Amino acid sequence: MSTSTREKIIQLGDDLLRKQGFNAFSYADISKPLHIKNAAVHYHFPSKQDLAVAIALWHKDIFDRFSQKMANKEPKDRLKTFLNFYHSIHLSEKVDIIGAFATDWHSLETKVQTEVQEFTELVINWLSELIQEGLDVGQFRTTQNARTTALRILSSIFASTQLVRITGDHDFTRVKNSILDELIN
Amino acid sequence: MSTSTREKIIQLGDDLLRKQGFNAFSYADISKPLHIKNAAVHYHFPSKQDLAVAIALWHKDIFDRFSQKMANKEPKDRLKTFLNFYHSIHLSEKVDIIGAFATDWHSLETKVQTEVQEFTELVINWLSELIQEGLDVGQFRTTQNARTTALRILSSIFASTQLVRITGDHDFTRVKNSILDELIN
DNA sequence: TTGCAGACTTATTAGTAAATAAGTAATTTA
DNA sequence: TAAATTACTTATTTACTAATAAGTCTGCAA
Repeated sequence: MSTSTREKIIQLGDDLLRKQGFNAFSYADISKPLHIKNAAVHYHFPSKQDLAVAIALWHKDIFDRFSQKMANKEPKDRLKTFLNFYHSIHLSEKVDIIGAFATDWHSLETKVQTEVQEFTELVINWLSELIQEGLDVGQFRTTQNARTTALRILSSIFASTQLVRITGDHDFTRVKNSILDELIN
Repeated sequence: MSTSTREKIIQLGDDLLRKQGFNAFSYADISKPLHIKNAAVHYHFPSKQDLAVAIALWHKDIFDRFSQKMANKEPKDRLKTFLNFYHSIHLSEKVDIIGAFATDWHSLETKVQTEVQEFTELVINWLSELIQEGLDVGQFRTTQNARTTALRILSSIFASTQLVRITGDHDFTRVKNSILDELIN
């Protein structure tokens, strides 16, 4: 299965967005490594905002498939897999896509913002349901409600992908484990 | 007490950095509102990286004075004041300075990165000591060690300033209260 | 075989970016 | 009071940016 140019642009765009930031990469940073011309990128994505929309949609798609694959797993394992996924993100020197979009929020057109909002809600709802389920079956404990706990986990974890850039690697594992320790009975 | 041009540039630069991101504002965005010319900004800060250094130093200075003023307050009140400070940040549509620098990390020269690292350590250490002190006097409870708790609080709180841009206002207060509820006896 | 759509390239444009050299006016210092 | 320093402005440069118009090539469908 060969990857289309369109797909390659999205993946490289995502990589650049999360490594450098939306305003720090140009179409030249995409066209050069793919050995195509600037205008070829514009052919697939007329404007940079169109590319951003495609990247957000790509993440929604990936997350959909992820949550479907996890559907039959028990809450504790779903959470662990989720946390490990973020661990792999920070090892690749990227930040979480939500944080990447958030800091460049005011550079984004409404159509991008809407997609990002929908993706974020998707993740928060998935996490909330997972936590509620874990509470129901007695696998988790928390004094907060499920959504608040979900928000704190998401916050902690995506802030960590940013914070480790500054403080170094070791702090991430520490935070990840503390989330699990605190929550799991 | 009148504010010098230099000081005005730093403050406006900080504002733009945290509202738009380091790569999203230009010297023109600074010179225009101050009714000076582009080159006047370059006079005070030859390069944009020099301005970034000055902004980081400015934050260190502010934090130093903040922690000195708080020194005699009890841990619980210090933490509350700290959280309220972050609350006021997100109300002004900015993100936390640490997060702002973190997402644009790879656009920053070493001299900027070093200052940001020092500032971040300052905050983490201050928070860690505050938590340890609170634990010692029995004002706080947590199963984690002080630094891990400090990291989680900082992460939660600065991620929240980013997350509320996407999900809306109400989520911030929720997270802030949950931190306090969880920690305070 | 012809024509038409898809996936590009070539070539260009208009705008903006950071940065700098050289000049000026006002204030301070020796 | 002469000289130097501070705080700018004017004017320009070099480089890069997103974006677009027009042309080319390839494969497929009628």
